[in-house]
Amino acid sequence: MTLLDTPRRRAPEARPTQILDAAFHEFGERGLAGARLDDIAKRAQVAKGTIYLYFPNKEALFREMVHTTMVTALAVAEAEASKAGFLTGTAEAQLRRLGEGWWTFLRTERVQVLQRLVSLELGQFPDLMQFYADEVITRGRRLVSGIIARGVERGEFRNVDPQLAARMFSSIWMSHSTWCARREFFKTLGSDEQVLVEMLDFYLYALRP
Amino acid sequence: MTLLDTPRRRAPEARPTQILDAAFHEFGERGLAGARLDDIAKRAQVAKGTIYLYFPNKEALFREMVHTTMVTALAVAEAEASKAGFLTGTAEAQLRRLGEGWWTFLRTERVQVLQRLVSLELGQFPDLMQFYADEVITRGRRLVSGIIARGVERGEFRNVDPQLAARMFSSIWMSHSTWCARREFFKTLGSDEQVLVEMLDFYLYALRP
Amino acid sequence: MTLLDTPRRRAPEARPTQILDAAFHEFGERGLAGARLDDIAKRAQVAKGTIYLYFPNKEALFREMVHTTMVTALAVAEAEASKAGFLTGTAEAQLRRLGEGWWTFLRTERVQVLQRLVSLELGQFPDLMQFYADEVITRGRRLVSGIIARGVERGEFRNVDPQLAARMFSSIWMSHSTWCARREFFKTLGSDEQVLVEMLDFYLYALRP
Amino acid sequence: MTLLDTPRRRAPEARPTQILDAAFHEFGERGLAGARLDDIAKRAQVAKGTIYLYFPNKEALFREMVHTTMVTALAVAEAEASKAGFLTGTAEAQLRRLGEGWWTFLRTERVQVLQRLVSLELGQFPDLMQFYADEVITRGRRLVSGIIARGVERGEFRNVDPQLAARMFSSIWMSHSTWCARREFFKTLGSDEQVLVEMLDFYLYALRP
DNA sequence: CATGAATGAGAATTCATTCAT
DNA sequence: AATGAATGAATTCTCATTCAT
Repeated sequence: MTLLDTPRRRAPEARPTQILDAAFHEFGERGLAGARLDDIAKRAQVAKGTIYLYFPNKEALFREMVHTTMVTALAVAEAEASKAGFLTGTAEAQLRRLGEGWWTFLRTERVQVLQRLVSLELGQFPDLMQFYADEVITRGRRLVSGIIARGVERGEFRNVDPQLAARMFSSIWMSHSTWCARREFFKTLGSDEQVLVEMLDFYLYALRP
Repeated sequence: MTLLDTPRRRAPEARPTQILDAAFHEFGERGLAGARLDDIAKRAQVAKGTIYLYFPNKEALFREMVHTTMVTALAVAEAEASKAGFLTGTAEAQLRRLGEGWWTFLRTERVQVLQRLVSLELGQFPDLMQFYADEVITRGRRLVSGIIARGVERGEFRNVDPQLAARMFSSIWMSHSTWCARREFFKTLGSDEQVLVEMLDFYLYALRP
Repeated sequence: MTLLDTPRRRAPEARPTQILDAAFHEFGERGLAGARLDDIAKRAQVAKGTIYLYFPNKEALFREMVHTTMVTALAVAEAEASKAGFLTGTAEAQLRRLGEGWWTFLRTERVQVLQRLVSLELGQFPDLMQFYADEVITRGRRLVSGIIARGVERGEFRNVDPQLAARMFSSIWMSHSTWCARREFFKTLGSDEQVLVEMLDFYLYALRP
Repeated sequence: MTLLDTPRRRAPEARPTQILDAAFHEFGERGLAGARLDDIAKRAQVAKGTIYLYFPNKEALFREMVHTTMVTALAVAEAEASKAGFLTGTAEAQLRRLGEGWWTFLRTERVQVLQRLVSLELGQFPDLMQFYADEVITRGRRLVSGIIARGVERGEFRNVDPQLAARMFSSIWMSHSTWCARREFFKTLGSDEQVLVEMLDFYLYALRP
């Protein structure tokens, strides 16, 4: 019904959304096995049995939650990207704007949790993993590589493989976002804004002709 | 039959290691909550009760396993680093050698598993998280920043903050190692060797004066 | 089939009582460590897990059971005492009536079991022990000492310390009740009624002026 | 080999005695099911396996321990009784001496523990229970009833059934001994010596012609 | 004889799932 | 549709007993 409906999901009325939201938090905190339906129900302000009205079992709820989260994240990313209006100005300016957008996006709780779940739990769900790899990671990189290709064409950047450069870009951004999310353990990091500037400067230097 | 490997008393002092090893695999695969003591026992070729002779409970076993794994990884890393003999040759040569060492190290199962556990499970164990941040991540970076500082001094590299550059280095290496470990989902990646070369070239370019 | 006694939801508020009742029997028979939750559940006609809906663990169930049993016993004792209408007639008549009431009360399964549990298991639960000492033993004696004080005042009894006499009273009654409960081992005992008469006669003789 | 050997027991060399001693404490504290062989071994300063060299299993150890304790208690009681030289002096004097002896005896840890075990655990061991009833309780009473019979004959005491009077005697002494052993819960009790005097006076008054 | 590490059956506890209301 | 008490299979944990040394 809504924009984001994919065949595998029911129409997200209020109740399911509430539950998926709670599931997102609990699974994000403790993983698939560690989260308790009881806690999810409590957080969703719903009786335990109600969950089973919408999802056949815990695993399905987990899958659905991950999928929904990915889809939502994707929509946000696309919005962010187009909002960046990346077809105007120099490639460098575009890249700076996109880097900023990514930075906001990656530090989002949604993405952070996704990151964690992907790393440990998604081994058991290859289809979700593939979806993540294709739709989130790879697609995300396309935006970057597009800009870089244009920069290379225009002679703004040195002659790098745009795919490769985009991969380098995302490696730097992703790692830093997780570190910043756990800032309490990495005391040497500057503020999120400083980190962004550092990444941009370092990265753009590597693209200079 | 002879004197080895009778059901009881196989190698008395090896027991904890045996168990920790099995724990590493099971926890690494399914996380703290998802792993079953039963499976750990089976893998360690030990009775369920035996585990409790050495660890008071599941959580303690998990903690100990993570800690031990980190310590071992650390030792390996240090050995690798010194083996690289990084005080000879140009800074670039040293960095290349170290980058190669890191690459081997990071693609190790031990480190990959650690990575996953850190990301999802270590939220509940801040002390382990801190230990990881300090001893593994931060300490590892010191090796890199040392070389870079020397390169900067010698005029081989541009005038970057070595700390910062080391952070960039590890962000690239770490992300790529996880992607390569899940190569089946990232079809566009070249071989591990190619990826290493790509990273080295890209990174060194960003340091050229 | 009709509206009663379907497997689930039998009498929602009765559950704790049902369980405590079963616990009383099992713990009373085999003690805290010896009783099995499984058997308690079976006797309560409840699934094992149901117990944990009402009590956090075995020990808590035990404590609660002991406490409840004591409180119930107390209520019964008070009722018995007031029913004896001990403010009418001679002190001797009152004492005879009360002695009879106590005799009935003490030979009750509830009290017998309590006795046993107190003696062996309550060393580990000083608060319950104290409760028993204060509320059951000491309070019980007050009833007796009141009557005796009145008997002394009226010159019916010799000049004894009522507290002390009440203590003697309860020592005789309590011991005999346990012996009668194990009559098979004490073949020389007469019937419960004879024993009562013997106690009353002996005791009252000791109070004659 | 020793005096107390009954057919069912092995000769008590040092080791078994050590173990029985430890068993006495642990079983006395936590009962048959609650005590752990591990703790018994530790207390006996013996390896866990060693226990099985002398006793086929936990239950047998328990039985043996109870039996031994009873036999020992009995021997002590007899000694105490004959030491009281109860065939000289008035019956009252003898009774006072015996009452004193019993008082000492009953407040012994050995007897206190026995008391507790009898009440809860000995339901499962009818033979031990019978042994206790016959040899400890009933036999003990014989000493008292003998003196009373003599007192009655001599006109010192009123014409009571000596058996019955002995039963009253033991009921008073036994109850008070357990209360005094848990003195912390019965704050109104005087010192052990006072309690003894109170019991003697009360009891002898009941025997006055 | 003595040891104590190892065992595994058995008991306590948890929690996903069901179902009467 | 929604509830949440009840279930029982699955899991953790305990401890009497064994046995290689």
